[in-house]
Amino acid sequence: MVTKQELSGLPEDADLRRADSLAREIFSDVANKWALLIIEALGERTLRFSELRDEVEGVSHKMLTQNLRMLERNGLVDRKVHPTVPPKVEYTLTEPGRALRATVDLLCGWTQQHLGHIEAARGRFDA
Amino acid sequence: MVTKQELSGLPEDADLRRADSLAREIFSDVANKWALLIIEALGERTLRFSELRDEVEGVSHKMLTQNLRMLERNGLVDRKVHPTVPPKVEYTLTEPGRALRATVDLLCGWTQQHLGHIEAARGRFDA
DNA sequence: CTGTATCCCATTAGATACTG
DNA sequence: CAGTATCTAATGGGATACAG
Repeated sequence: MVTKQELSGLPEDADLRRADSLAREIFSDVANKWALLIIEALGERTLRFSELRDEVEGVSHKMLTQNLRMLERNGLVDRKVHPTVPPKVEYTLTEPGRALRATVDLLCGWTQQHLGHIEAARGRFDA
Repeated sequence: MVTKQELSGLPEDADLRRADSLAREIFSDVANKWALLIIEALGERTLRFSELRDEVEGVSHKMLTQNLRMLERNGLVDRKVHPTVPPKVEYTLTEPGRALRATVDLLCGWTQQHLGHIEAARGRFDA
């Protein structure tokens, strides 16, 4: 088999680095509080903008739109605009979004499971 | 069975809310780029401060100490100081830390798996 | 209702310097 | 080597106002 490397005469490192920096970018996008809470709130449901705002406690109008745009851009949520008046916009997790949600669920589970341990550790540390 | 609620005459909601806000706090601590990258870098190994700084690409001295303190406070990493000169400090994941790492691994796996899909989605969105 | 833009304050994070 | 402190630039994020 003829590899890309043999054809180009250059090492494949450039590709690997590109993939790496992309992965880093995605990781930064996704590993943030609001993004994860939004994904968790969506779950299997379809929610409107205002419903999401109510559902994700403490999120501001601005952070919600900002993160929704980011999630949409990365293809993790689907944004469906109903051309009515007043407007109605619905958000749903895409397949990759749902896959991500599965891991977020685990993170939430982990948090619940270790609440006690962590609270105790904090008490010790703060002393 | 006699519940806490019957004894106190107050609803248990207060307890639930406390646990909830604690969970939120932990979630915010943990759902951040550097914390997750540090946990991932540690893995099963024990690393020194300087080794971690090399391992976690792009992390600054300051962010590393800050996040390590936070992780230590939450009982997710163990900090072992060797009273030598020059000093030598080693960091290791605790049991809860390793459990968390398992979920971080999944997140990393998810990222790798969906790199292509996400890159494509971005291309479409940016157009 | 949803979304964009602006103003503005709070927080974050890098760089640098200094200590044990 | 590891850690703290300080200064500063950049970013984050809330409040508000306005448009479609």
